[in-house]
Amino acid sequence: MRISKKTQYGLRAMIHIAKNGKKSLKEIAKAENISVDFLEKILKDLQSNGLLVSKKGSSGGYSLARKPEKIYAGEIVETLEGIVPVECEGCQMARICSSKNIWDDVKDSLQETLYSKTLKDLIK
Amino acid sequence: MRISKKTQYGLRAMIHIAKNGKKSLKEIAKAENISVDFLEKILKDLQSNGLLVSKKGSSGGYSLARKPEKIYAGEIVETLEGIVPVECEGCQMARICSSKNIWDDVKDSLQETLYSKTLKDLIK
DNA sequence: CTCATAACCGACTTGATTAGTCGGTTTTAA
DNA sequence: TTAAAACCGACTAATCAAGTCGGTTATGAG
Repeated sequence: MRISKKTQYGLRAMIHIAKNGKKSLKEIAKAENISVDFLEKILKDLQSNGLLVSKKGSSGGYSLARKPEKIYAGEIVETLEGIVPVECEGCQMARICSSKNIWDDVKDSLQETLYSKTLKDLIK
Repeated sequence: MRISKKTQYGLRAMIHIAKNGKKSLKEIAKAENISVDFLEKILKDLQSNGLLVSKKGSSGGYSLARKPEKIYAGEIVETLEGIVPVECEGCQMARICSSKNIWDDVKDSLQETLYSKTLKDLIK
């Protein structure tokens, strides 16, 4: 049960942009001490999943696709690594499986926690 | 955010023993359709962490170290893969980090969910 | 117009972790 | 005494996480 660096970096980058407005990849990478090349892929993911908008060329950069109070931590985690802890689809035993319940509970509580916080909550 | 096969198998094995009493490795592996060799290591882990007791020789096998109502799902997960989602120890920024809070929340809700269910709850 | 800047894109590498295998040893009770 | 069972350590294959690299495309400032 651990959160990948990718997700950790992604959240930090989103928070950085929420706090400072439009920023370039380089600026974010430097401020947050993250590898530029790695962060690039992360920001691309966030962009193609509708959490960031990007602008090419000089004076370009990344900015939030929505207001901070409309972006949920859960969306970031879901984009960068997913929240489903156990894949029961396809398992024949799923109907009668005694352990399925608890994995469903874990998923629910994870969702609950991650969707109860927006970027606005986090930058305070 | 996913639960390893090791943990999934471990929980299923614990449930199997809770339902059926003392069982041998082979019996559990067959009933739960898990590789014998892999399950062996899992049961060893559960034994050395005080969740199972084992008996060698003929008519040996594994049984619960405590009553099912005294064994928490969280103990099983903690033994087989750990619950801490993000390691902030050693990070210089931890004091002022805006994202630390949410990872703490995730950890708390995970603990809450996993320690609110005992094996007894699960076998019903 | 052009050029520096910045995002886009795909392929590749490296190391760690997961999931599993295998061969042999020790203990126990029927 | 012997079959059944747990114990033990080393090994392997596949997958994934994390990071690197080289080049392409778009854009606005000068």
